[in-house]
Amino acid sequence: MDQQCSCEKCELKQLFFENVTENEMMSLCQNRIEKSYSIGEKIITEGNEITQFIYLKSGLVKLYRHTEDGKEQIMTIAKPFDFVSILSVFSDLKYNYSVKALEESVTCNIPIAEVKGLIRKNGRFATSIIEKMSAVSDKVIIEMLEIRRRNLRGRLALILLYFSNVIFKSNSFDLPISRKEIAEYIGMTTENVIRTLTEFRKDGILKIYGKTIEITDKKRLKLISRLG
Amino acid sequence: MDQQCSCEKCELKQLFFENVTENEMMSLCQNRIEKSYSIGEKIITEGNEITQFIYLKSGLVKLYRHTEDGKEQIMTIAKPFDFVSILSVFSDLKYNYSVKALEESVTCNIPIAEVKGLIRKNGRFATSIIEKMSAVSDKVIIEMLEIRRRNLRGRLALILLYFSNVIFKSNSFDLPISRKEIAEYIGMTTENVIRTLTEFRKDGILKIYGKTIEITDKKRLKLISRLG
DNA sequence: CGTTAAATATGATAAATATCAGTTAGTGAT
DNA sequence: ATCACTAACTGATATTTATCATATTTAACG
Repeated sequence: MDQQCSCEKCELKQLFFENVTENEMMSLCQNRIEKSYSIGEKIITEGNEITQFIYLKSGLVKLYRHTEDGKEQIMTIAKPFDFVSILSVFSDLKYNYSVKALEESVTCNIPIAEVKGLIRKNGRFATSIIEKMSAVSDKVIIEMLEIRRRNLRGRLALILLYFSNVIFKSNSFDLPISRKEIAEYIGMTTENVIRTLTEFRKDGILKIYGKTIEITDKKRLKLISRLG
Repeated sequence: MDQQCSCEKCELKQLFFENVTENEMMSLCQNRIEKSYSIGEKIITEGNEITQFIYLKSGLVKLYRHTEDGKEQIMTIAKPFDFVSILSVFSDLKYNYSVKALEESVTCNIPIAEVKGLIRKNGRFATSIIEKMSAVSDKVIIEMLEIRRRNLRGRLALILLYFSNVIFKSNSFDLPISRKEIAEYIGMTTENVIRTLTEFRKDGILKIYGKTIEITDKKRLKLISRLG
């Protein structure tokens, strides 16, 4: 079996398919589909049947859901390696959340039945999936609790630091979401997101050029993010 | 092998150990320890090493964590079958949350290594664990999002309905947590929990006798819990 | 290119919520 | 029973946040 599997070269192989045999790898690889999404495109739609196990190869996405009163609520923002849309995928038949690309994104889709079969067959694979899921849920829950404890300034500081330190690893970056979406993410109104950004600007903590943010006083921003 | 395993009669067997062989069952059963906790006793302490896989056989517990400023934040309240302290248990070495008994509770403790081994060996068991974990994380996350969307009256209504409908299945019940703990759970101050309870009483929605709550106008309480 | 819609922005005001200060009731220990 | 301590409660006030109204800028599109 000299055939080459392109997953071998995939940087996510280590994360998800460690301890998978050659044969299993081939099978996964043959059945997988890679999909590209441009900004704003929907990757997962709430209510749709779960048929694929999807993870993010590159890009940035938001996980969100619709509330009864028609508003959107962002659950978390996911980057590759960090979150891979596995939440509730194994316990439900239909998605209870949607996923949309915030940047050009590439996903890898594997039939969910294939993954479930592999979990049954390969214990080490099962272990790795459990560990990953566990870590992801944890991250989301802690993130929510941390956001909740803070006032508006603290919340906004937190998310700006998240973008700066975790996502973009730079003090200067383009906001991947609108002010409205920030509001939906950290539970405040759009007006107050804008107002608080302006406050930060006036306080000399950051500079704003439309979507571009440059954090000029990170020490102070950290301070604001600390307590209530 | 005529020996009787007491887990055979356990009502949780179906949930966790379906598809487990006789031998595996025996091994699990021999290594397990059942522990009883009285009200207020700690079951899990944040920072401690994770050595046991613990699930709730009976009773009621709270999962909570300590914030840097010394306060407590309740993540969720768990009853048997509903949540079993598996969050992050597989990805971390140490607990990042604590668990305390709100009622007389009984847990079943199995060495975590044993469970991990079984996941590796038995694919159907692995599947069942993944499904359960997935559902639990989902529940907690949705619960948090639902709480967050509401104002204080809505939040309190939500938690009262949760106690009434889900936990105690009665319109009259003893609150298993203090006003302060309710506040820590739904993210408001103790004073406002008390005040809002009083408001509900004055509005004829419920009667209060210390810890005992009797919901007299559930329709209205539901209405309050609906929107922001 | 102009037209429309959406996003960003700002101010005034109302409403919600937290904080502070203090009272009362209950609980456990001795 | 008394003391100490905590939980439950109440009111006044300050602060935070949402709402509403409106202007401006930017993006979207035929």
